[in-house]
Amino acid sequence: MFKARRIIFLTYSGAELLDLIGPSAVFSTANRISGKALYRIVVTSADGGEVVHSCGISIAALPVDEIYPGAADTVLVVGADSRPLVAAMASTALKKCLKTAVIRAERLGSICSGAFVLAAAGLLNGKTVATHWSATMQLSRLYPETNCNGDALYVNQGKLWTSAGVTTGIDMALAILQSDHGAGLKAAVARQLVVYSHRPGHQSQFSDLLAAQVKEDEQFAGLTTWLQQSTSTIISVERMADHVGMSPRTFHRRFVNSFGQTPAKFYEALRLNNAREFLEAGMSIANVACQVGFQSESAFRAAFKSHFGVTPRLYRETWRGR
DNA sequence: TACACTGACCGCCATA
DNA sequence: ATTATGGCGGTCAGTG
Repeated sequence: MFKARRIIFLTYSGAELLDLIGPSAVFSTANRISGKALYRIVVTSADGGEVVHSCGISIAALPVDEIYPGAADTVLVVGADSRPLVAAMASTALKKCLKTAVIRAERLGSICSGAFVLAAAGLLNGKTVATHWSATMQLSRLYPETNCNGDALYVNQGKLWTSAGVTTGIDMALAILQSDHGAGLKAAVARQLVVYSHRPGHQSQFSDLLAAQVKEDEQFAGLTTWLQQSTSTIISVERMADHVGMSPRTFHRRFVNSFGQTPAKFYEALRLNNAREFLEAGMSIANVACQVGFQSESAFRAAFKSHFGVTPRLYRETWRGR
């Protein structure tokens, strides 16, 4: 029987709420997609109670001295503007928790300027960290023992994880998720979150994500290139399995494991993605349907609508010639 | 609308 | 004992 990992956020008055919410979305989405309680989110502050964040929204937090970080815990400090940050850096309760975490927890880390709190607790000496680009100079000056990487989205060094700007907390959370539960679940969560955040009707993020996935998995590298090149003819899952020399059942299982989606769905996504380009070039719907391997225009229309949320006609009118 | 057909998916189970 | 594999068959959705 597995035990849920705890993700413990250390927050404080005036902190950046997005630093907390973004990574939380990754972990809670992982729970939902996997259908298991893989992670439990815990919010804690020096004194507990309602914590008012920089945007004015308050969150209920547990007192930090009721939290005993252990082997299944990840402790993350959120960032803030300079004034609330300085107050957090002075908090002995927060520092005490972090010092316990560095010994006992599975991981500890920071989002954005939360790295300053880690540094104040003396935990970043000799470490390489990522922090917000505007704060790297300041961090180097205050803590010369700490090496700041101004380019990285996030940095992982042993059990220490640090991330740059607010939204890179999401990238870091995805990387943590991958190290815990593999690339498949990570990809599924990333896709889910991207789909929610993209502008309706345009999904360039989606194709970037596909490209990234393809690069990541050498086992299927040849296959995905082949599929990408043959989107106008229909390739059955059985033929894909044959192409990589696996039985259909094993192929299906391994594919889902690596990509977080079934082979047929992945292939359909590739074809629909190509369809976007034809539509942007102004090609007729019937022609596009044929070009990307759909038997009929109506089948294509239905698949496109269900995948992107808009009809191909509306998509073409919106994005043609851009 | 009813129907048969097909491919994809996935749980299950024997086996390596 | 544990894990990956691969075949079987039931269910489902899409198609003509």
